Amino acid sequence: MTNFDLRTFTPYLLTLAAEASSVGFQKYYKDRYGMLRTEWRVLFHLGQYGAMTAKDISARARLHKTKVSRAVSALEKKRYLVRTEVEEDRRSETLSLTRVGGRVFEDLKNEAAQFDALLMSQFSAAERALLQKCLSEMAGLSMQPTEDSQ
Amino acid sequence: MTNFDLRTFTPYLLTLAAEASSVGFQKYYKDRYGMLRTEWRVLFHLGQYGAMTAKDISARARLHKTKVSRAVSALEKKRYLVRTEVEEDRRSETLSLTRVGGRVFEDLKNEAAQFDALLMSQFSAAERALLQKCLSEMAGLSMQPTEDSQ
DNA sequence: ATCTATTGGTTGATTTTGTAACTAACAACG
DNA sequence: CGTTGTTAGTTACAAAATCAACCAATAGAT
Repeated sequence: MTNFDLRTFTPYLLTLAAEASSVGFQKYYKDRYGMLRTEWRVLFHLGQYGAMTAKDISARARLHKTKVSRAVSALEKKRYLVRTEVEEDRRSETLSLTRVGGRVFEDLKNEAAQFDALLMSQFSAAERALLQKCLSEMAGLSMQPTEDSQ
Repeated sequence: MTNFDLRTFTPYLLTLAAEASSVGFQKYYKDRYGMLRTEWRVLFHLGQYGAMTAKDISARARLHKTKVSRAVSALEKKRYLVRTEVEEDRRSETLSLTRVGGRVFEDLKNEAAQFDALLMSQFSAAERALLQKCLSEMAGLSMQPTEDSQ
């Protein structure tokens, strides 16, 4: 007979908030560039942190390697990124954005920034700071990224 | 040239936090009762707010009607709920939990409460309150639920 | 009434995800 | 060197989510 209210159950609330807040931005990369969520994540990681291997992306973006593999293929087909062989280890390739990919990233980045600003405008600076801190902690971003996520 | 950091992009942060926080609880209803996320949501809504139609669940739980339809079928097959005809409108049926369904709900509810307590134990009461308020607002739970969601 | 539009719900086809098995390259040990 | 164990990444197949089309009941208009 626990005192429990679904509307205060954090994982549920987080899921709803994530879904609600993602819809708007999703429209952008989907309608404008025909991208999937995983593709967007890979693109953003390459755009923000520079060229890296699929494994690196997997660890940083917390995406399973199969998701990364497929997202990379899709982005490659769209000519947003290229693969270059890694000298020391011929199993993996370094992934880097093309000029076009970079432009797409810039566009989406601007969009994201605007979108986020609007989304957070309803909250005070203190609220925003706290929100970010709590979410980062729950997302486990304060810790080392886990190897085989999601 | 926007000043933008992926790690402060709220929809992204929310998604990561939602995923990370859901994994633990998911294991519970999945391993123990072979339920899907949608089934869990439907079960919880019936358990918390009592018998209602699929349409009601769709609106309250913010699940698309096809998801609800399939979740209801699955829960019915597991004998967790039954359908009873609605007098005034023979298109829809009132859904209500069986005794077994009720027991499963109670079990999961307790688990959820414990899980949530543990999850939030890292935050102060003030933080928890603020977090809940902000998330509710972003989830749109302060507004009327939209008709055809997700 | 009858014709049309809408609504509650289900079903089927397509797309996306998840899981496991696989290939090729490397590493470590005898 | 082989032989065995890992690792990076891909691919194939099953599970699930999405989307459109569908059916039957109701509501609304004429």
